[in-house]
Amino acid sequence: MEFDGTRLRAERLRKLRELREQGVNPYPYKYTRSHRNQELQEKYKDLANDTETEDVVSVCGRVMNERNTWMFVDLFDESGKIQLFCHKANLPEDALKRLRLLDKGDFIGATGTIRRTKQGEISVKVTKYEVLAKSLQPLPDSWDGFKDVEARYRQRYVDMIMHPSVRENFRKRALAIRYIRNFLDERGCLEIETPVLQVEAGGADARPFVTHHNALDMELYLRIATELHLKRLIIGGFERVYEIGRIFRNEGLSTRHNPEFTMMELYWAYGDYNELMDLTEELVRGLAVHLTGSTKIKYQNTTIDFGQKWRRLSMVQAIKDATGLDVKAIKEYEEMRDTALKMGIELKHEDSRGAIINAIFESKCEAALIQPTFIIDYPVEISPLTKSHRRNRDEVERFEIFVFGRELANGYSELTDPEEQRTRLEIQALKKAAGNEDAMPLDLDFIMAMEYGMPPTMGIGIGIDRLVMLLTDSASIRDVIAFPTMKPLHKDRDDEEHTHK
RNA sequence: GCGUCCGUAGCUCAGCCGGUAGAGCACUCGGCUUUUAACCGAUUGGUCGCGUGUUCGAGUCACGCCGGACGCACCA
Repeated sequence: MEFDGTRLRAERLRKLRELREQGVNPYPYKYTRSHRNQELQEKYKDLANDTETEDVVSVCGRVMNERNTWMFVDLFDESGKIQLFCHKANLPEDALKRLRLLDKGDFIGATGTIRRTKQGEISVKVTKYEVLAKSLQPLPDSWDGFKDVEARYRQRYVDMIMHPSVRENFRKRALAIRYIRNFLDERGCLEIETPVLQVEAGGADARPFVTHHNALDMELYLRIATELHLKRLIIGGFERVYEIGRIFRNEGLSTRHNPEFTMMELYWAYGDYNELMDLTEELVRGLAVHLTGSTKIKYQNTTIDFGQKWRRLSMVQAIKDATGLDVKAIKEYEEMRDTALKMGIELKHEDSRGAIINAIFESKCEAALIQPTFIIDYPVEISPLTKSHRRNRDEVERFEIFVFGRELANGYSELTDPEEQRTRLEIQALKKAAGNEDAMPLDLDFIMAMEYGMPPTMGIGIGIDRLVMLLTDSASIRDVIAFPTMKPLHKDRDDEEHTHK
């Protein structure tokens, strides 16, 4: 990050100095405006061209453009643009000269009367103005824009200044999260926060981040899911609990993965996965309408319709539809393995029968699931926290939602039998001991909690970032995370500086 | 982690087979004044991501490193 030595910055520092020499505080404390810019655009939208009013207003915001040597100024606040008209007839001599000490990027406040120019631009005919913040850094050229993707992520604030649509994504993200909270709260759910720092990270198949607690002198893990604690709350007597919180998984980065992301997990007593599918469908459909005004959305030039009843399809049936293969007819593990290998699917040595079926599904079916689809009834081996299917012991009552070929949510009838839970987690622990870093640890306290008795419960996790991606037509998860994880620049130098301290 | 591509002025980009680093915009100065990227004129601005090598000579070629985009893998 370059902070000095540039001409453009030196020029702005000179202007800053001159402002101070003239007795102007370039960083004042407060400004009281009468209107937001967009309010004025709406209030005067019917004002005829080349018409003046007596209405006095005060506006403020960031200067983004200037024409005719500061006679016309484009001022942006969060709501939008208003043009300032700074004519010499209306401004005192010193204020007129001082315009030359302004730069694009400065914040100013201005007072004047409303007029509409011949060209139809609603403007404030400025009689006085004040500097609210002098900007020292030059903004990217507004015509060419700010296209360097890396720079846009590293300096997201500049990206937001230059592209109101970037801010719009984060506004929609905030609206989405608020909508989900309202939806759940209206149905008697309670949001309760669970620990981020954990002695063992469970509840999902993922590698955790490790950190260190100094006073206890012990390693702690950042959570990879909220599941096991939210279930303890169900056991504790809450009937409907959820948490919208940050999850951390120590995995690769991609357009669909950020090491920290936001997940909504909900646990609801006395319901099963059938009821949960209905509830989830209602939530997502309502959210789509709330954010976009329609159940039909455009994502990457594909129309996705959340409106009609979503298809529900078992994993076994999905595989049969896509490949003709009936995995249920294959009983022997070796035969299953050979079949998958012949289909060109890469398998790890320790893959179980269920994991192979899932691998076939992922490689042959997922990508084609464009419209919202519930894939239901997963193999038991890959679902250690899910209740066995009421009609089939090889499967569990689990669904995942797929949209645009991507997994959006994962829900199930929760396993509530403590002895079976212990057995399932012991198998996971064996896998972990055998070197599978993604396998779950044996959380004895969780099993103890379940032994006190856990009611039938339905539970779901929804990836908020991916949901917002869909609803904002964002190709990359970085477009819906304000400050995505980036490698630092000059890593070697930074390391050296730290070791010298 | 692997593969492909990318990194040149504040921004957006040229730069051919290796031969004195360029343009537009921005900035500064002057002129003009009811614009819609205002216009006219002049000036200014560079660690060519970093390093090593080849060469009389490297933005350009080779190798290594740093950072990024996309794809694959892992996963949500």
